Amino acid sequence: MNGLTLPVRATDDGGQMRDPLALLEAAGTAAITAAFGRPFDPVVRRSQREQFGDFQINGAMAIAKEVGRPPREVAQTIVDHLSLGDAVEKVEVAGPGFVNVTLRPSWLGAAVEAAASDARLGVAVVGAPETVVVDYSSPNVAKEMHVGHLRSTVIGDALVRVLGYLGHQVVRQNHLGDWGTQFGMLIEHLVDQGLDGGGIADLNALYQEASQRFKDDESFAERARKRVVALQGGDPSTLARWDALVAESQRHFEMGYARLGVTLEPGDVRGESFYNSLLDETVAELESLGLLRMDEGALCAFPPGFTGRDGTPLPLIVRKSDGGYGYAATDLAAIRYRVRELRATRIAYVVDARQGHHFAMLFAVAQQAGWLEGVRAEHVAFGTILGPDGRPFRTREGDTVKLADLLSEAVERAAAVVADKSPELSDAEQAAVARAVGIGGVKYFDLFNDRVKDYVFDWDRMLAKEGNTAPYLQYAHARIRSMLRRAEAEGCVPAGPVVVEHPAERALVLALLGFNDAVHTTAQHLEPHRLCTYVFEVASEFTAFYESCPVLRAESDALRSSRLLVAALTARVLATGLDLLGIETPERM
RNA sequence: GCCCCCGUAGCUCAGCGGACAGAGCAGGUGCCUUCUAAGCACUUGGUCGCAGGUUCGAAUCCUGCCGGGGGUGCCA
Repeated sequence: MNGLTLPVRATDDGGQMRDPLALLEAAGTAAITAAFGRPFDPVVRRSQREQFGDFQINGAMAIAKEVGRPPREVAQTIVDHLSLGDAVEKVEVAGPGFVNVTLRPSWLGAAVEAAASDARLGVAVVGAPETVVVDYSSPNVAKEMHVGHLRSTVIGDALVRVLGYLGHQVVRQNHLGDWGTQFGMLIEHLVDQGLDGGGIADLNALYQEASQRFKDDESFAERARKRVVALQGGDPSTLARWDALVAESQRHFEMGYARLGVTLEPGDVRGESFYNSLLDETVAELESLGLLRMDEGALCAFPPGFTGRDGTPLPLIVRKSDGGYGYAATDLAAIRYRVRELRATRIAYVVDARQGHHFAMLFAVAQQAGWLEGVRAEHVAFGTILGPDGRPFRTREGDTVKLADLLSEAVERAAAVVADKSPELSDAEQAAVARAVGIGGVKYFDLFNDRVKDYVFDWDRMLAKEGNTAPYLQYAHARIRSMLRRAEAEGCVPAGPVVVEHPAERALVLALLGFNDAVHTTAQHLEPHRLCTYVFEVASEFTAFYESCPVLRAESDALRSSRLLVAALTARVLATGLDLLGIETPERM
């Protein structure tokens, strides 16, 4: 165990720490440093069993080995040096050298009050904000968005929200596929049809027709190739159609983003074409660094450690043998631009896991070029959405599923549930709830598992009222809101001091105080499922609390005020947590 | 061939160096004159793919194997 690598957990500087984990880590580290003259990771964890208290400090066993003393003695030494004031009720050494910590109810209550009076709900802003470029969504021009774009868009947007909430400067980058040889056939086809590229109802049809003709009609294919040259050469009428095509596609994307509730805006678009003017200088720089050489007619980089089928070095092809630049050149120009112009200190590529190899090579070359000094470039990989047959998700006819159709079906299915469960709501409100539940269901289902894994698309599960789903979470939130409205009508006001007595009350409070940690670890790992797990825990603990702890009918006014405050904080944590995931929380449902 | 990812309860998955492995779904048993039952409580269910190794301690780290998926020079 390396004692020098300490967990970096941001804490607010607003006085008393409200996150028990952060508090214990700070106190644990201080105690260890004081006792042993150097810091070790105190290894603070939530206790899995009630008998072991609320938290445990597990570092003693590892430290014992380092300092050559018995583990229980080390544990006791840590306990002796712990300075936690009135935060703890009981600290004891147990087993081979565990330190079990039970927090004092009064401290927990005060911490909840502090979180409730904080606009950030106890979530600290990072001490050292980074400039984080997040590359996500990135659909292709002249194609409608389909399921293949769902994951990047949804995961990327959740990450962007989380990072922004923590005070990082986030730069969204929608790396549109707006350039490449396919535009030759598309534009040539437009010309043949007498179209200028605007107002196209069915982009997919356009693409399919063009692509069909390209395959079947050699003279068309020849003209398409010439059209590519014209486009690259900046021919005005060709460029005008290309522009129109891009603008038309963007209109479609904007509609999709609006329906999905995604924060991407037109200004975030920096498509492949944006880098055209930077390709020459990017490649020239790599050449001057001696990183490129000709191989089989192509200009390549050979980052160390990558070998192909036959064991020979594997190239990253920067310039193709036909003289044109490939996607690697664009990606290299983009990484350079993001570091130099956007001043990124962290770059996250929310892209399909299947491109892992490409990104590994890309980062390796960028590293060799010296572009990643002090910059973390990460491939935020995600798995494939599968159909019931275990193959990539498609329609019964074998076509890709259009995102617009998928979202429509989600809302329709949700609407049926709403009509069944909440007939008392107005039509307009039912429709709004159906949208929130349907879209939220799709998004949450995409977020709640470890992103690198594939998952099987399943309508029934993502819209299920029970279990770890968006509807369950939204419902939990809505019932709290309902209760709070009633409290207000009855003139009851949430107020401290917060009583932490009942086991369910205590469990809920501990969950609420974990918000800071949940958001920070999500940002560190760029894994939204961690936040999902957290939000579900809060909702579960709340419903348990709700069953066993009367709020409005609490046995005393003081208890009622206290529980109202806990409930109000719960609603805000749920709403904020879900909002960070990009999911709406209706007031009633 | 080589590289990457995955293999945990019937199903879908958390956990990824710490005390007897957790949750949801499905199954079983209860709970609506009481704050929204789109809910809750209790319960059945596991050689953590297999075999070695490191460690006081391994589902978690290392090695090898088995099974599944993906990638592997001019598409992105």
